[in-house]
Amino acid sequence: MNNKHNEMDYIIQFCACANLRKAARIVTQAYEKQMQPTGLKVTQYYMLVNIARHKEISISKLGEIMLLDQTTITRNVDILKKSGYVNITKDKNDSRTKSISITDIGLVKLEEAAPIWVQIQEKVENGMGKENYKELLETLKNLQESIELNEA
Amino acid sequence: MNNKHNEMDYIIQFCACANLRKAARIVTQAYEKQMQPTGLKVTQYYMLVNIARHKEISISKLGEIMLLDQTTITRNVDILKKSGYVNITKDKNDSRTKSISITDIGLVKLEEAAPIWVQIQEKVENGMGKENYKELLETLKNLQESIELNEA
DNA sequence: TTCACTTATATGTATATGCATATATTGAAC
DNA sequence: GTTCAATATATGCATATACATATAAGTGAA
Repeated sequence: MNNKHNEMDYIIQFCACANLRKAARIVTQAYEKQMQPTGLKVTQYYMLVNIARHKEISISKLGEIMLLDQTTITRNVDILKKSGYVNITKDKNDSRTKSISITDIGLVKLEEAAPIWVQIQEKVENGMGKENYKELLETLKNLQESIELNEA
Repeated sequence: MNNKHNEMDYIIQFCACANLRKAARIVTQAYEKQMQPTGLKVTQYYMLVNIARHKEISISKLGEIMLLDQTTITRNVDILKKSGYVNITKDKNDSRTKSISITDIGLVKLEEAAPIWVQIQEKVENGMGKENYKELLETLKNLQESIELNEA
């Protein structure tokens, strides 16, 4: 009986998936709290930055660089469009393709949100130590690569 | 102009929230793929383990230990109930409280899923190195604590 | 005992996310 | 040029998640 408990405790404590998801939840909520005055969710902010970075980008390209499913991009971009932060137009050469670009309103929003992002990012990095944070990013990258390798 | 690009590249590369969410997505998909034959999502499996570990537990307690909102627990437990993996009964002493417990079917499912969880967990740990994995868990815990501290 | 306060759960609403699949369009082979 | 495979996007469906709020039930003070 106690054996079962030990097994379960082990899973509860060590599950890589659960631990990462939990960390993501907690950090997301911290960002969300700060970003709230802007009306942007942190995921939306991040997607908007990615869009702005590319001036014009298609749904599928955006999915590739953000590592998100195309259908997720389609829907999340729609939300940004509803708020007026992005334009969606048909590509001139290929009418299947949508061209996503940031609007002026979107740019203003980005400017508004940037210092807030810096604030919370600083808090997180300082909270755990900048050196540790660098290592964390490195570790996450390795993790990702090792999984991709495994899938291939 | 290039300045803007640098700013954006910095955010894209270093955002703690985005990086953690991305890692969580990738790892989740790796687990999901393996767990698929069981019909359990990894989140459901993890919640089921938590329920099994406690024999009888309320919605809110489960939320506390899993660091999930009570409303999320309510809904996710409902899904487990639909599959017949858990019982939901009224507490005898306090009729507000629900008592969640695992069913026999749920236990069988757990047994079925456990070795698969071990497999994928091993793959992930070995992929990045067991030592690195321990450090990652430690880091995530520190991150969580530093955020909680900050909120308080 | 009753009323106010607290606690436990549920519901409405919204976003994030992915898989399976449908639809539209392009491009290449014939 | 017509047909077929590949590509780009959208939609249906399901889960995960949280916040605001509603509802129900216990609890303590007046």
